[in-house]
Amino acid sequence: MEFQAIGRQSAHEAIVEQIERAVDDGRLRPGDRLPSERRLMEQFGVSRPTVREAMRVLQATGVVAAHPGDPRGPEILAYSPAVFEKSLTRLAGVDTMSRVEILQFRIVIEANGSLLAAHNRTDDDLRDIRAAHRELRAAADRADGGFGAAADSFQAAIRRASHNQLVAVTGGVLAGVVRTLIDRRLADEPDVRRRLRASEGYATAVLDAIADRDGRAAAREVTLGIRAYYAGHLDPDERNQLALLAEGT
Amino acid sequence: MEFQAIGRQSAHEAIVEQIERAVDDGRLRPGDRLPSERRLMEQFGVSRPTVREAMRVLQATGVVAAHPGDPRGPEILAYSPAVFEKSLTRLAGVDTMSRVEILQFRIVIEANGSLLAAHNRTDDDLRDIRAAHRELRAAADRADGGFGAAADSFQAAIRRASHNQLVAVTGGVLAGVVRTLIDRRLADEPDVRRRLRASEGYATAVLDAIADRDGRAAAREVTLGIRAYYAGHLDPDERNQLALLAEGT
DNA sequence: CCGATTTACTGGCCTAGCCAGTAGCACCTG
DNA sequence: CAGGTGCTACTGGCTAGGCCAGTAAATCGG
Repeated sequence: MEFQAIGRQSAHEAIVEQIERAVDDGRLRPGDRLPSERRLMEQFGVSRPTVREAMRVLQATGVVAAHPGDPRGPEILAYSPAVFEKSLTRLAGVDTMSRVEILQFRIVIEANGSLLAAHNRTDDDLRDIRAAHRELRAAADRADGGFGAAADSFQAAIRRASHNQLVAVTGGVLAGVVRTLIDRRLADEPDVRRRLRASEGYATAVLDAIADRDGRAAAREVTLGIRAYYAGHLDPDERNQLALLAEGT
Repeated sequence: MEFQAIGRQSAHEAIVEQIERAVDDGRLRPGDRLPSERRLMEQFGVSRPTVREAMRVLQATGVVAAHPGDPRGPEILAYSPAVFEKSLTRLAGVDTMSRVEILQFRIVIEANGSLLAAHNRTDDDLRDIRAAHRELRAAADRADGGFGAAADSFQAAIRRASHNQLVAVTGGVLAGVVRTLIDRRLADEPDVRRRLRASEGYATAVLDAIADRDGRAAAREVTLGIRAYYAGHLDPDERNQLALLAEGT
């Protein structure tokens, strides 16, 4: 005979669960408004601090937003990757997590995103990618601080063109993670200029591959580009770990 | 002249931020205890409901746990993927998200996880994978409901062997997402038995590839296995989208 | 020395309020 | 009649003070 632990549930958790369930079921849709706190306390039969605690966790998880003063009450939010981003950032920041693991993951996502983009891109997508690429070249010529931002929006345009939202969002979040957890800690190198030029070269190759709908080439160039970018900061073992992923391309 | 919106911060948010920062900086480590609510309200100069609201969001984000009655106070938690899991599940549940996008993402993660596993596995890892594979075969022979669970732990063993925590955790979460968002909605087919046998075949091929340290083959068999498993439920366009990822393997 | 009892404290919850701020209405004015 | 303006009734944010069931650890009795 097996018993299972009963999940004692506090009052605010019960409220959170009911509202989350209503959102998941579609009974509450983005833009809809919840009753005010005072009305909710009547409906749930609890005190105001308790419904406020429930609202706090719903706010923290990005489900609702409070609008002080607005008689229409709290708003049901559309999905936003903010919470996903934060939790992935936290996961990547676990102290047993190595740089290589993060970079490997990034390569996997971006390479396959580019592969999909090469096949799924529309002409509009290609136009956007081209525009971002022009920006990138201009930034590389100026050699000011704008290159990072230009590279970001170039990569973002490609991710969008993959027409896979999971890949696109995860890639975007990862770009942010890499920026805060890795790039920021890299010592500035003297030959920034050369690295910029190299990055621009890979970007151009990726663009061409996507234009030609050559997924394999796109994935390869992305992989090589990322590896080259960080190669100077990695020891041989780490470089080798990144090289593994190139297998079969 | 440009002004930017000031980020008004409520009292409880300020508390959350201070504690989160302390955790991120390592000044607060897992297992450490926070002062009790009453003491915190003195330290922060706010009322108890306010510190309680802060605790609620820290609990919701998996940073701390409350221990009613314990004089040592709330506990700082070690990282757990629970929040990540929930947010990824929510992302995958967005109503513009198609089955194909989820399956594509899953293939990307699992295939590359297997590729890494083929190279990074230790002998212990291989032993674990072999044990899980034996379970899988036994379950396939019995043809009872246990096959799904056995397949899960086989895949989990492989993910662990990748020695990439990001890949392992994300893959695990995705397996759960696929289970709840896709598998559950598939009509039970009459030829379950045949599908089981086919899955077992791919699993065996993956195992052999990992044993041989043949990353490319491991990735290929995983990809084929997942595609075969869902092929019967997909239309040609969808099948084609999954086939894209096989390019270059 | 060990087990039972006490004690001091924990977090969970409640009632009863004050406050700054907003949305939308009724109201004026041009 | 159109458009700006002030008012009002509400919103959420926060405070104060208190009760309760429960727990960890110290204290006490054997």
